[in-house]
Amino acid sequence: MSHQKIKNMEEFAAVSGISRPTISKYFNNPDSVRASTRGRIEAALKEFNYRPNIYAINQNRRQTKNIGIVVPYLADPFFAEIARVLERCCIDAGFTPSLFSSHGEQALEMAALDILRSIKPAGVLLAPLGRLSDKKHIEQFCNDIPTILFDSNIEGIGAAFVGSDNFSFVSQTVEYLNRNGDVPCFFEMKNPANPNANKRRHAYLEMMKRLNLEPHVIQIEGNGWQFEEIGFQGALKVLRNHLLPTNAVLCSNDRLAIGFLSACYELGISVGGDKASDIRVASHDDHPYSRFTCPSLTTAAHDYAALADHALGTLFELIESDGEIGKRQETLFAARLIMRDSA
Amino acid sequence: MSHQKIKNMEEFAAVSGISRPTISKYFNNPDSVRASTRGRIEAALKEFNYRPNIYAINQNRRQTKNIGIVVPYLADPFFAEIARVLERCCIDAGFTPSLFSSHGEQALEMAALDILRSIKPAGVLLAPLGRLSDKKHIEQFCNDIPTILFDSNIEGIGAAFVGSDNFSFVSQTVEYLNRNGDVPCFFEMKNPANPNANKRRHAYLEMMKRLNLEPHVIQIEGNGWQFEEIGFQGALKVLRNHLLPTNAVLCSNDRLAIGFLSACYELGISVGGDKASDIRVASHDDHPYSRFTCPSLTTAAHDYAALADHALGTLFELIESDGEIGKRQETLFAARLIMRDSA
DNA sequence: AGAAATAATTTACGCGCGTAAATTTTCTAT
DNA sequence: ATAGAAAATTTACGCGCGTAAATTATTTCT
Repeated sequence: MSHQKIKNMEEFAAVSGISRPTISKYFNNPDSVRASTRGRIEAALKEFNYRPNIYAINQNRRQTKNIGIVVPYLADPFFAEIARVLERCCIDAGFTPSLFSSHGEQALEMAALDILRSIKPAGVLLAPLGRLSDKKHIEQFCNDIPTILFDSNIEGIGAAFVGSDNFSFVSQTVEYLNRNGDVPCFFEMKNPANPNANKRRHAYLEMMKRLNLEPHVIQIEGNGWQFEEIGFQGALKVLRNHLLPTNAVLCSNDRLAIGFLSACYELGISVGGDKASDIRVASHDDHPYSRFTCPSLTTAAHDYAALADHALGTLFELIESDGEIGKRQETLFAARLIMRDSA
Repeated sequence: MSHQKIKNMEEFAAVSGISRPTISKYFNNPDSVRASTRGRIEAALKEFNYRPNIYAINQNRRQTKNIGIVVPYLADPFFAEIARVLERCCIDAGFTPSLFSSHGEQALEMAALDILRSIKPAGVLLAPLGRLSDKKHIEQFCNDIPTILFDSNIEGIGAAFVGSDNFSFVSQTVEYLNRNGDVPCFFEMKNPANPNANKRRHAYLEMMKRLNLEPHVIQIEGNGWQFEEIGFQGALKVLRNHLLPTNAVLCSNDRLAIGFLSACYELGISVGGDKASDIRVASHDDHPYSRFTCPSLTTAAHDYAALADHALGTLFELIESDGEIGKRQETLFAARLIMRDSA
């Protein structure tokens, strides 16, 4: 085990019998030194357990090996899950991820970007708040640091965007609901924080047009990121006042749907795809809990892995090409319909 | 706005007309310089938008201003919420939090600690995985870096522990269930990851003894952190085979309860505190979604704010006293019973 | 006003490492 | 064995800042 305490690379070079520049080279890229020296270094490393000072490294390197990840609301399991996948990919690629949550607040999103700036990351994956974002601030950030937006797009900002094909999500759920029963109406927040919500509404309207059906959009009040509560209160109001034009409801996202189902239960309204039930409910995102709602929720699932893969792949390209990636690309991933009991 | 690009503190000293050591002093503590000079510095700061290089700072300072936060599973909204509160407190105290999730894996917990080591944080708040933790590894870490454990205790490791008074949680729910109906049986995982689970079982047994009632512990199979799924499958098996000795169920935690309720729904078993319902279900943690289960879940709530406050308060003491805090203290916070519809 | 206390400046060194250039050693291929 | 290529070593400088000591300027107080 560890004999003495190694203070710096100089000392480690001494005890390992290798020159400091070679040690430095090794830590930059183990494959850049001869196999025999690599072996000697790693043997000494085992014995003395030395790790280079990360602050000294990053002060002198042109580029750090840090990657920033910013999500709008980490207490939302959807973002927790995507963050998990992204972190893993970063580590596997030899980078060090730093995770930040904006917690739904503009000030915190800006604070996260400021901290990231000071960390001088090689690149950043940013899922903006959306409507609440300070777009100027984000744009400035993107000008200085290679950044890829994900989940929530801001036109023209960032080197690329990777997100969901909202039309794919909505078209499948609308088609499914329509095929198996009543014409679906669309349940959403009046002032959604996230631009995907607007895209989903448009997709709904477009699909209804294509199917030659009359669209019904129900917009409920509420602000912030407590979507379940907002969906719950909104649903209570809609259901109590019999404002539902049809017996099929398509929620903009699963968290609203969780609230909606809770309200149905409270009011004794039965939900399900079978004939005996009062209404059918479907939604989008395949939220981790959508399997366990009562009844389980029919929804459209994201391809987390594909999204993470592509976002990080693009970011690595961007980093390696030193910011010259050409035209800003927008990549959208299709949904997978998950049929469960609620519709 | 910014005239030229300031490269370092030297240049900033030049343009602001103040010597570099004084500037350095200012950034270390703005109150340590005369009000007039502070004014001049801040004026120049506004004009030139200079920020000191964080890597150079941390290389030379004895202590960084970083605080590490490690949670076992960030996709669990309970930990996401506590992390949110902790992050906020750190920022308010002038520290920079770094958030890590072990994602339920020992290897990742160790990796997080290794990265934290390289960041040389002033202190760390660690919620260990529990059973899956490498206790030796954690102990070594705690020896080198001021660390306070929270949520999940490991005897004797870390400078202090801050967590929940599991007896307070369980005694209230047991008492409530017993008062309003059938004797409660205890529903839990056979091999829980978290030591709180064991404490809760013991608290249940102790309470039943005090009330002079016969205890019933139902232990279900399952590993990992997919508690809802584990609870769901376990409940299906228990309910289908009529293994429930009484009509009142106390789940070890809300995530298991979410699965349990989902299974009840699927099997057409009605849950609720009213006479008409088949069984009553209660649980612990006041999970963010426990309001929206069907029916809403009666549970025992944590005091997030108190826990975060006390944990960080203790950590700051520890940091300021340079690790000399005296005897290892364990602080437990009581629960607040939340009565809803499930029992 | 002058003495004492406080604050800012000047000067200088060190932190731990990246990195470049010149040189020497080791390996590979003929 | 020997030339040529590849890798390692030696030497040296710089990164941006913390910090200490000695000096000078400014403020505060009697």
